[in-house]
Amino acid sequence: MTRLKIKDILKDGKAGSEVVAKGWVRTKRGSKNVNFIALNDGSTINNLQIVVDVESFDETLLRDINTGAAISVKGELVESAGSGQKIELNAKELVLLGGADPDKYPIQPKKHSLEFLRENAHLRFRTNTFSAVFRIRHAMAFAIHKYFNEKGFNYLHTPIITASDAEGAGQMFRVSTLDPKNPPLTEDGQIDFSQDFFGKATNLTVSGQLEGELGALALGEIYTFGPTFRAENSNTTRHLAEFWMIEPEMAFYDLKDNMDLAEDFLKSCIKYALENCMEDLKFLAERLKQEEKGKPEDQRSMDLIEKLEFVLNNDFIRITYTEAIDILRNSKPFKKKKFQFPVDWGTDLQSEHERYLVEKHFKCPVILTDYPKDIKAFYMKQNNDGKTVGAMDVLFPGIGEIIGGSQREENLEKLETRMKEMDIPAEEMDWYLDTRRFGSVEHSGFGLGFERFILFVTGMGNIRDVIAFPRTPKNAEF
RNA sequence: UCCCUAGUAGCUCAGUUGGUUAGAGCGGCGGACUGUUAAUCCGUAGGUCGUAGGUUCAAGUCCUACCUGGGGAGCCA
Repeated sequence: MTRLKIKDILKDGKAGSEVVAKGWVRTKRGSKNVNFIALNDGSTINNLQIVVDVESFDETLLRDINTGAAISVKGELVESAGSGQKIELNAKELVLLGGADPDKYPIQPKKHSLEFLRENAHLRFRTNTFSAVFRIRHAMAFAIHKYFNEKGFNYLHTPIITASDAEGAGQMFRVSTLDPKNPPLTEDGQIDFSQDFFGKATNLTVSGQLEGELGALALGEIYTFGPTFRAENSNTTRHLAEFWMIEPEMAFYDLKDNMDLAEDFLKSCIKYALENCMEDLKFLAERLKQEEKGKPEDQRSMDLIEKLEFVLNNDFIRITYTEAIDILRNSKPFKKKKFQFPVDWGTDLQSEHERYLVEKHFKCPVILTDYPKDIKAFYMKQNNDGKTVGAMDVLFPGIGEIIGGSQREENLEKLETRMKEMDIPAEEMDWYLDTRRFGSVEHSGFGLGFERFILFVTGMGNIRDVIAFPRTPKNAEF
């Protein structure tokens, strides 16, 4: 008899039918005559209740079926006599597939702190919270591919090892096969990377954007979805050294088209989550509610599902950087000198300013556009005012910047001038500049931090809890 | 990297102005119980108090350094 997944048994299982279920024991409880096993196989947040008539089974077998053990159960589905579930499985055959020594198995049938589970990241998938998070993470990855596929975008695999440091997006991880103790040196004492594997210094990518632009200016619309690496010593709940990024790049799109796409894209994924992950979302929403019970009422966040629906059903506010500065300078916290950092045109907005705009002033996702050129990257489209560029950042409540994007400068001369001003070596970027030399067109793109988006959808508070094996400064376990 | 904060049983924590033998709940184990819902009830084992120094008659408690975790900031996605 083939195994059925617990998700399907709970959904379609008919009383009276015989089935085989396999999974991991969450809890076992009961009395002298009857035991109840809550069995979970990861297909759903819900457990299948296994009813075991104690007298029909070997005592030592039942003793070894404890929290964490893997078992196979053959039996008859019956309508449950208890009130917690509609259907349950009366065990006829029980097989212990893999025991779990209760003295050593760290996951107990009780609430664990996220910090403890992070140290046991290899086993935390077996908890309700993390199985829900990772099912949702999967669903969002799928929704992203589905969205772009339906829009006619091509999934482009940009390189993970790269020789360009062009974007200056951050510190890079070096990729080298040279002997770290005794590297070959050039005449002036520098490390001689011409003898390295690739014949030059190489790093892990910080962004696939520049390569993405090459694809877009031939295929029309492309997107990347892959790992990205930043060697910054960032220790926050929103940063990882290794994270996943989605970077669409579109020919013939101006900044407005770019914003329209970003908003529609985010909403489409959120809609997919609401339509396909409701049980997991409900569990996480309830968890969040319990978590926040201790907090004063005004500090509690909106119910997770209400929050997702709110974002889905409301237009994002779109304002320019200059307008945002005006709003901030007229705000209460500014006038009462509550902001820690100054608000002056030309400086980048600080977290406190972004939070004020999103969480206090508009209470809604905000797209900020047209930033001063000096605080943005060289490739952004230069506006006619000579001061700003066609950048756009999407700010989400609780997360901050979730998307950063721009229209790209398509004019070769303007781009070269800007690169000179910003000391970017044009000779190493010749391949990139070719897009502007041959058939250059207006085009745009953006980058979405996948884990930051998953933070938002799951309501989790720490980015280390939405990626399976987080890489952060001083931590590369597992 | 900076600021704040924490590290005591497998987990979550309490441990007063430094003072005798370091406690609880949960989990584990043993037992009881005719259907439980993270069951309940009774019993039981389990701890060089993050590490290294220092102050003191006396340190889980005070001081210093380091390590690790958490929160915030910067950098950004």
